[in-house]
Amino acid sequence: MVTIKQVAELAGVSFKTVSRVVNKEPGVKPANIVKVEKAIQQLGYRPNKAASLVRKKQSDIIGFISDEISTTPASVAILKGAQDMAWEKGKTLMVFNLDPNNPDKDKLYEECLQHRAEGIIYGAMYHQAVSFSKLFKTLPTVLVNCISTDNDFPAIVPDDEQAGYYITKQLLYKGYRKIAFLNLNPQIIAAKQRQQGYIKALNEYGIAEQNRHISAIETVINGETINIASKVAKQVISEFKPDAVLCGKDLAAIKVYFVIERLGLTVGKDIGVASFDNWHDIPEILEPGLSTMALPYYEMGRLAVSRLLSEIKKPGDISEYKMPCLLCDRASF
Amino acid sequence: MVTIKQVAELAGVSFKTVSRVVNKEPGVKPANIVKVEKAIQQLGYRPNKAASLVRKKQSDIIGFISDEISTTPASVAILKGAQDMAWEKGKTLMVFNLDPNNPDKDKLYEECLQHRAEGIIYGAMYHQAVSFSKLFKTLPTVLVNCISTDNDFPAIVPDDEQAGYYITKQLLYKGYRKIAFLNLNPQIIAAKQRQQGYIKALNEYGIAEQNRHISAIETVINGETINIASKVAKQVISEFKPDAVLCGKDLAAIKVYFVIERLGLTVGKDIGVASFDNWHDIPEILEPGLSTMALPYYEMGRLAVSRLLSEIKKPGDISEYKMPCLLCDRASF
DNA sequence: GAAATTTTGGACAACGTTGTTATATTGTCT
DNA sequence: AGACAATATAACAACGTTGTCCAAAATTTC
Repeated sequence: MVTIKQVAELAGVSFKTVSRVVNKEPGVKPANIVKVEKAIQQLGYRPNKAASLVRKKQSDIIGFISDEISTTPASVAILKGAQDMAWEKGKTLMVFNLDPNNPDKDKLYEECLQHRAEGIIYGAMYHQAVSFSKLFKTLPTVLVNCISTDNDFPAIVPDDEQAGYYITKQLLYKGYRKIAFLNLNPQIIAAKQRQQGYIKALNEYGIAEQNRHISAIETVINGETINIASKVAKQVISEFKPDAVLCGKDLAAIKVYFVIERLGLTVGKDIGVASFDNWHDIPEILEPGLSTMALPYYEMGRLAVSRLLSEIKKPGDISEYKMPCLLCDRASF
Repeated sequence: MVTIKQVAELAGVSFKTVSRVVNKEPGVKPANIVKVEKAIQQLGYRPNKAASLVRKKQSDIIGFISDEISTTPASVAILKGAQDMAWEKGKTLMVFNLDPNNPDKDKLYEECLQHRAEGIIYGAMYHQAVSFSKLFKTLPTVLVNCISTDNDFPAIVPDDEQAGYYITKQLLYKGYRKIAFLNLNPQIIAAKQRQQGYIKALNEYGIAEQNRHISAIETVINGETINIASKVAKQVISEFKPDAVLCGKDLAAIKVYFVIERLGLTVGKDIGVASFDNWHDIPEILEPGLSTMALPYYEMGRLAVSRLLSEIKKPGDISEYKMPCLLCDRASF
C-alpha cells in the first residue's frame, strides 16, 4: 500500500505537509494543497486508520455484540439503525454475533477490546434480562432490547406496557368490548408488560371480569418454545367468543387469521385482530392488512449509538429508556 | 490502556519477551512465561491490534458490503454464514450497509481500504446483476447472491435453475400434471432461471402445452415492485384449474393459501402448493407446512469467505459458483 | 574445568501515522 | 531597506507493536 511518504515525495513536499492536507489542518499554502491532492489521486493513497489509531489513541470503532442475529429480523433493524447513526457520527461498527451453540459474550468482548473499540452495544433478539460478567464494565456499554439482571447498564427497550395499553385502548375506542389476549410465553418481559398495559386499559373502560381473557400461545418444554397458537386460538374464539383478538406477535396473527377464516368469519368485520411487531412484510400480506404495534427497533438502534457516544463523554447514566411503540393502522380492526 | 511495556515492567522482563509470550513464540523460559502471564492477567492487558497491524501489515479484516441488509432476512443469513466462517479462520468482518437513499458503493469500499481490509465481500439481497466501478478491482473481491454485469468477479449465487427444475420434478414425481407457476417479476435473474428449470422438468415428463401456465405475481410500475399475487392466484386457480401451484416466494404462498381456502379447497389435498425461499418461520407456520426450496444463504456466506481467502492467496478465479438448493419437504404437496 | 553449543533476553529499528517544535519563507510596516 | 510579525515547511519524537540481531546465560561436550 502507498504511504504518506510516497505521496510527499511525488508532491515534492515533506510528509508532514501531506498529513496536514489529509487532515485538513490549516497552514498549507493553496499551491501545495493542490500538488498534494494531485499526488494522492495519482497514487491512490488512503490513510491507514490503524496507524492513525496508534498515534491518536482514538479508534472511532464501536463494538456491536448481538445474540443470534439471524433468528429474527428484529435485531437486523436494530443493527441497521445503529449502523446508520454510527456512520452519521463518523464511527464504524464492528459487528459480532454470539454463537448460539457456545454463547461466550466475553470472548467477543475481548475481540472488541483488542480493536480498541470506544464502547460496546449489546443487542438481544427479544426483550429480556441478561447477565453480564464484570468484564463488561471495562468500556462504556449500552444494552438494546434487553436489560441487565443487575440493572447496572444503560438500556434501551421497547415500552411494552405502553404498547399493550395503547393498542387495547384503540380496540376499546373502536367499540370492541370483549378482547381476548393471546399472549407470548408469560415468562418473558414483553409478555408481562404488555399484559399490564392490556389490564390497565380494560380497567379504565371498566370491562367486567367475564369479558377478559388471557392465554399463552407459547409453552416452554425442556427449554424449547413450542408454538400452540392455532390450537389456543381455535379454542378461545369458539368458547370465549371474543369480538377482538390481540395476538402476541404477527407470526401468530397469521394463524389466527386462518382459524377465523375456517370458522367462516371475516377478520375486521366479524372479529377484530390486532398484534405486535410489524414484522417485515407480514402485516401487509395479510388480507385485510394487520393492524399491529410496531416495535421501534430501527430507532432503538439509532438511539443506542447516540446514547453510547454521550456515555463515552460523560458516563454514569444507567437508566432504562423505554422507547414508545407506534400503531401501524391497517384494516384488521 | 495498558501497554506491553507496563506488563514487562511488572513481570520484570523486557517488553520483547512479553511480545514473545503473547504471540506464543519459542525461546522464553517457562518461569518467565508464568511471570508474564500473571502480569497480563493482573493488569488486564490486551494486545493492540492496530499497532500490530501497522507493524505486521496484516489486518485480518474482511470488508462486507451489503445492499439493504434490513429489507430481507436473506442477507442476514449470508452475513451470519460469512461471520461464522471468518471467525473460524481468525478473521474479523467489518460490515457496511449501503444507504438505500444514496447507494454509494465506492464510499464504503474506501472505508474498507482505510482499515486495510484484506478483501471484500459484496452481498445483494436478491439474485441480480450489479455493476461495479474499477475501484472494486483494488482488493480481492467475492460477490454473493449477485453477479457482476461484466462477469469479472468471482461470484456465489443460488442455482435457481436447479431449484426450479428440482421442485418441479418433485411435483411431477408425486403425480401432479398441471402445475401453474406463479413466478416473481420476470425481469430478475432468479425468475428467469427458475422458469428454465420448470420448463426443462415439464419437457422431460412430456407435459402438453395446455397443461402449463406461467404468470407473474409482481409487476413493476415506476421502478416499484407491486405484489399482485392474490389477484393472479385467484384468477389462475379458477380458470386454469391447476392441480398444483408453484409460487415464486413463501410470502406469496401465504396469499395462495388464503385464496385456496376461500375457494373451499384444502392445500395439500385438493391442490398442491410449493414455493421458494424457506423464509424463516413462515413455512412452518402455515398449515399444512409449506414445502419449499430453501435458498442456501448461510452456506453461501460461509463459502464467500473461504473463497475470498483462497482468492487472496491465489487470485484469478472469476468463475460463478452455483450453490445447489435443497427441498424442505413438508405437507403442502 | 574450559570450550562449544544451545537457549534466553534485550537493544534497537521499523511500521505509518500525528503532535511538537524549530526553522525557513513570505508579507507588512516603519 | 530593514525590522518584525505572520505564515508555511521541515525535522524529529512518539504511539504500541513485531522483526532482526547480538549478547548473556545456561547447558552440554570434551
